Amino acid sequence: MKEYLARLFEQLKNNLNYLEEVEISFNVPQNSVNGDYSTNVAMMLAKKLKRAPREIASEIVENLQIDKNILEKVEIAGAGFINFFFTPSFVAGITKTILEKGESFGRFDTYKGKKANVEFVSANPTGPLTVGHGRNAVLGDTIANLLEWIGYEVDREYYFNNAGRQMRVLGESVKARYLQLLGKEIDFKEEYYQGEYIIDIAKNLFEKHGDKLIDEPAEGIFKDEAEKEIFENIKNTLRKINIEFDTFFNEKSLYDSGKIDSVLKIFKEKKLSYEKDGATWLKLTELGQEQDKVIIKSTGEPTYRLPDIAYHSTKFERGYDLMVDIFGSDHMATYPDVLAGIEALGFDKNKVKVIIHQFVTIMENGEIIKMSTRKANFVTLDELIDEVGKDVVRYFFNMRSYSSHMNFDLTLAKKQSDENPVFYLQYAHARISSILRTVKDEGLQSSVENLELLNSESEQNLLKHLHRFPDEVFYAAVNYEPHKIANYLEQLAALFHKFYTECRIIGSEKKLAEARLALIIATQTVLKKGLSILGVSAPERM
RNA sequence: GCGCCAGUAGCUCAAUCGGAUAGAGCAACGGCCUUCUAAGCCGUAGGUUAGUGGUUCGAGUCCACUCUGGCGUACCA
Repeated sequence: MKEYLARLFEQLKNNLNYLEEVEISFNVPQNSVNGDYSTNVAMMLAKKLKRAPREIASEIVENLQIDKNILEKVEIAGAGFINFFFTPSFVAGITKTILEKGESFGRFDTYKGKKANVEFVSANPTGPLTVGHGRNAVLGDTIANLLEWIGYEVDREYYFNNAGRQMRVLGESVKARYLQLLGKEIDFKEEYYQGEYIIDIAKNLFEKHGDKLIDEPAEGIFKDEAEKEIFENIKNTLRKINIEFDTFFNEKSLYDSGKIDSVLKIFKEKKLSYEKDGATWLKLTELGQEQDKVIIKSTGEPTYRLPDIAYHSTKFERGYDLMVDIFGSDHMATYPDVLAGIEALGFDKNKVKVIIHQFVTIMENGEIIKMSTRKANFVTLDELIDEVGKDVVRYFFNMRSYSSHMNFDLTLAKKQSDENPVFYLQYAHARISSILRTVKDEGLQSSVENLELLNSESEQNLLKHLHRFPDEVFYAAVNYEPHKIANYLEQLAALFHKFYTECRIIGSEKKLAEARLALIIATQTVLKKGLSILGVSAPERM
């Protein structure tokens, strides 16, 4: 429909030159009395042309070469909107398009041949993933799905650091627990990781090695074993919600490959770094930032900035056209420095898109739980998945805009998981499957021969909404907004349920039944594909 | 103090980058199953979009200030 309108206006530009002046866009009005699509060009032009918007609108409408079989009427309304109403038979024809395109309906090859990298989760292996990581994980994976839908070849990447202070403390924590198991009196310091899982790791070590490890350094087998077990645990958790990474990128490799040194050298050559108080500083003030920052501490250890910059430069060198970083809002302050560093190295920082999502607040029994991995008062993602299931988790994190804070009432989620809107969507899908099963026994088959019979209000509304699916996918993808898909699907399910209540298939006149069957097959296709973008399953029965 | 994100129905959140009468779900109340799945449908009620000004044909959306909450503001990551 939109394409038709766009073509219509393209022709019109020959007659009305002033249309070249503005970008013509078509929107779906909130209220259907204002048409299927609407444009505000007349109002946009009013100021430039110094003419009344309604006058411009009527001039445009008079000059449109309208095909009466496609457009039923064109109206001028309100302050100067031009509203378009399509004919029911044209709308019904959409079914055919969807069935013909099938699985590829809604897919684009706009970015075919382009490579994208989506980096997400990237939690260091110091403990199990929390519910907070869950939002990051689901958001990242779904954005990756969306990018694939518009043609990108996507790599999912997990960046981690298994060196440094955090990991040292982790090793010490495990060793302390191990010594406690051997009956030693140990001061279990406050800075240690307090979680139960540390004890489990220590127990495993004890079972395998007895007391032989008593003189081993904390940074040796204790740290290594902890890292291994925790990483296994993290991967298992992610697998449960269908997330698989293509690459696990170890920060350490940046040192081994000499990447850190070479970046450092470039900064020195470009005179963007200097020594002060025994540390090496990066001249961020020359790169448009507020203040200079330390990249190598006086101890000789780099801060996170240097490896992060080096890491991102490898992404450019690996040939990505688009790099998406998914961070929680606690990383807010880090990325401008990194982007400035990248730019200083001569890379185009516009190819990096940073998505900062807001935090998840967990409520349990009316109380807010403050999360900290070290203090171990977190709720693990694993527990949540076991409690409410994969689909609920994926849907829940996908249904809200990433920029809004999220409240998760655990008590409610556990008790009332039936109320989750995800079931509403899945139910629509299962209902269609059920009809198809029943119809099969009756020997009825779908047909696109008499689609014009789909002219009732609920059929037409369903059809129009189905038609918007590709637009929604594209919009959601280029804006990195998975929640648009969730909203779209909820509306689609609502329109289907309404159709289901008002229009019967079995018992209807044969031609009508056949056309309606085609319609619900198209609906099911879109539901299924939409759910697959979100990573939610589409059950045949419920 | 400064920076970023937010503040919308009792609760959780939408609102197609400034569009028309601000919408869903949950919770509340009232209807609809001898016919394809009632995890559904229909209806009622619920709002000065935190506040005050401004910009214009038009503001929940943009600007300024104020209030409230979250996250930052490291030689932690």
